[in-house]
Parts: sequence; structure tokens; C-alpha cells
Amino acid sequence: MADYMTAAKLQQKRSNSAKDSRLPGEFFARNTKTVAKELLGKILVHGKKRGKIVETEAYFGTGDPGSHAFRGPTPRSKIMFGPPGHAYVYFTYGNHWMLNFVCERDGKPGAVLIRALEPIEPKDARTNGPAKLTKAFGISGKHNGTDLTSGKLCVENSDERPKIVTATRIGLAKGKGDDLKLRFYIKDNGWVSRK
DNA sequence: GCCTCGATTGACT
DNA sequence: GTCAATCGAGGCA
Repeated sequence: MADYMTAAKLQQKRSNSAKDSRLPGEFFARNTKTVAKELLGKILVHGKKRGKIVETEAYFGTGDPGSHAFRGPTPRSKIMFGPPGHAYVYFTYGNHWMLNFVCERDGKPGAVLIRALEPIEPKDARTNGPAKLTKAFGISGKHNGTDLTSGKLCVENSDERPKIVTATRIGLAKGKGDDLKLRFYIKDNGWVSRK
């Protein structure tokens, strides 16, 4: 039945679908926690590379000691105070890049850390960790501040309704209080980074 | 201007 | 299981 569907048509279909399903800036202009949960199951796209988001963490500003924005805007963290729908990429531990998406409305700090992906293209990408996925996807400091609605780095929507598990955040020296259940991941997904 | 620490990883005992 | 690598941003004197 689909054997007469030409490559061109497939290409067109894929292209339309990618265009139609790119998440709009509005998606990010909401509560950080909500965005973190809803990003699960969505597809992170960077050029040809694609992966399903399976684990995220939410970071606020004021009142969140674990956030870079805790003490107010700095040259690095000011992007978190900026418009939503942008990438916040930062360098840590001397060798590691972290990918975040800026949330909340302009002026209010918030970001969602992408902790793990299930690779789609290439399938053997090692993306089960926040620093590993940036390396696998070729994401680095030059992507800091990238607009997710117009650049080659973006997030595609998905119909998937994953089973979401809520947990405490990982790896923080501060702000990991047990009441802060700001980590979300897809239940039973083997790519979740949790140790 | 100096000093400490980090939203991690990978290697090693 | 434990621990070192590695460098820029941020805090403080």
C-alpha cells in the first residue's frame, strides 16, 4: 500500500511533520515544572540528530539554591531571566556542557535541564546523561542563547503520553531537599541516567 | 585579584 | 564502591 509512496513524498511528509510539530515559544512560557513534565516524550532535534527526551529537571531562580539564578542574574545565568524558548548551555566540571531550555515568561528565571535522551538518530548515540547527550549531539557553548523556534536546534512535539515518575534532583550540592521533587523521567525507560 | 566550587563522568580499588 | 580530572564563573577580600 505504501509501496508507491515515493521518497519525495516521504520527504515532504517528514518535512511537514517536523515543521508543524516544532514546539512554539508559548510552550516554554509557562511554569517551569509543567514544562519539565511535558517535555518528556518530546523529540530533541539538532540538525540530523534526534532523540526522545526521557529525563528532565526543573530549575527556578529565587528560592532554589540549586539554581544558577538563585543569587540573581549574572553574565552566565542571565539567559535564564530572558525570553523562554531559548537554550541555556553552560560549562561545568572543566569538561562538561549542560543543555537547558529557558522557561517562564520574560524576566522570570526558570530552566529545564535535559538529563537524558533515548536516541533515535543515530541509534547508538550515548545520551543517557546530561553531559553525554550534549557531547553526542554536538551541543556546546556556542548554542547558549539559541532560539529553539528558529534555529537548527529545536524540540518536536509528540503524541506520546509517557508514564511520568517524579523524583528529587540529582547531583546538587545544595537545594536537593526532599520536598523539591523537580526531577521527572519516563517510567521503565532504560535511558534514564539515574544511578 | 585570588580562591573555591560545581545541575558530571569515567576510571580505578 | 570511591575518587580524581579540569576550567570557568561567581563570591568575597
